[in-house]
Amino acid sequence: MIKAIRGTRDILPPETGLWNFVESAVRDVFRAYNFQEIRTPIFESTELFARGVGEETDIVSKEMYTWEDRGRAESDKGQSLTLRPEATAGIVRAYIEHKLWDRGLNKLYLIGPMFRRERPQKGRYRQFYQIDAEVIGPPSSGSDSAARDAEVIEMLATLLDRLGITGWNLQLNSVGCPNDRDQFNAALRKALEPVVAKMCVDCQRRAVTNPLRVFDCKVPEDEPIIEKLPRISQFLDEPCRKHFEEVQEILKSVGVPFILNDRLVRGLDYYTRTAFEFTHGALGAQNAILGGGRYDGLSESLGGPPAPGIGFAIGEDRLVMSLQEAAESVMKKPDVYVAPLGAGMNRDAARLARELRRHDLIVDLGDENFRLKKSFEAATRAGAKYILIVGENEVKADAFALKNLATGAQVSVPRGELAQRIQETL
RNA sequence: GUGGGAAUAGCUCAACUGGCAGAGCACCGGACUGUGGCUCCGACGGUUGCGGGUUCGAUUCCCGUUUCCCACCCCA
Repeated sequence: MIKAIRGTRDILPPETGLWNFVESAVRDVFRAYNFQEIRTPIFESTELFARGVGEETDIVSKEMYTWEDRGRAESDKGQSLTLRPEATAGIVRAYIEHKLWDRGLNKLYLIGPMFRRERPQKGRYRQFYQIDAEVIGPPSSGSDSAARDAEVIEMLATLLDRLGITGWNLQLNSVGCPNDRDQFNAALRKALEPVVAKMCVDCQRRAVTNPLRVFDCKVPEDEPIIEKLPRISQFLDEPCRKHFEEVQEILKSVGVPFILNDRLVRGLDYYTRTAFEFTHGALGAQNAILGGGRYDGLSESLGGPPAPGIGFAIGEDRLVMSLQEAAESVMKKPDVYVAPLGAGMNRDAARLARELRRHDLIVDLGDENFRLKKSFEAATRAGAKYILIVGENEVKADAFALKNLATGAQVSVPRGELAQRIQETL
């Protein structure tokens, strides 16, 4: 048997109902903040991600699906392509390619699959889905304003509330500008030097490869040491500190609760200043439901003009996982099940179903070979509110037996009144 | 990429120390010819993830492999 490959999966009904529920809530909420949809290719030049996400990140160095695409002719050179591992780089590429700065401030969102070759586990797949949004534009459009950071974060709080996700946590930090981070890194290395030998093996490795990651350590014995390490907050320059304070002021003003966490570091190289993460307890080790931050230098590093931006990515798989509601409750059920009864009745049933569907009713249709009992069972299983019997007697009278499956009430309704009759009691 | 656990019918799970592979639910049919849910009866359903090995005999023990789960790493 041919099976879905490692780390990929089929999402089947009724679970797809939950996905649709999430996505339509997302579109509703984002619309209220004047975000518009963008769709970018699923594969891009490898170079885009190498430069955008950062050569040194895990994503680029070991998790990308990359292949050499062949040239069109013998003499033509192929090029290295990569399935997108995240959305921001592609969106910024499109921003540069289509000179979107002409439009001033761009508020864009994208929903779609991303690809990373990681070891799968719960809430982590090799093809996974992200809901991504970006605010990006020339500095003159106010794209670097703390107001945008706060707006984006507040929008996310609204979305989670709207979806009925309770118990989320917002963690907030500023990772400063690149200059701040260089100084901080240097200070961190210096501070680690005398104490690193006493720390866990993971931390000893991190101290060399990526000192920031020491803050992620979960070993209790290392905690006293980590407590005394310098923090990024001590290295923010004046503009960065001001910016971060304003983000916090606005969030307080609109009533979005947050927890300052100066250990929060994000895994992609391009992040600057505001960094945030929403977590949810029900997700196990993969508790990050969404993460985001500011990337003021990304456009330039991709060869574009200055275009400060802030964005986030929601892990849609994880978001769906943390929903309380069962898929059942958000699924749309048929309004009516049309049950043809007896030879030749398929034709009349099809005509009736067509009429009812044109009235925006959800209509399921049986088969004339079914015995009535079977039609009733099928209608009940589909969750239909009504069953409409199309038999010889009904066709002759041009009035049809309409039965409410919940109450058992049954009436004979003339053809012309059917749609209205079904609609008015929904 | 590293470490641990698991894999048996569509689903949830049994099967004693190595001895005929089972149950519930679901599905299909009947009781019941144009009126569902309940009940009863029946049928269907399996290369025990895959490949080797040990054995008279392997779902069971051993080795390999694949996938999932948990943790690490990292991230959404």
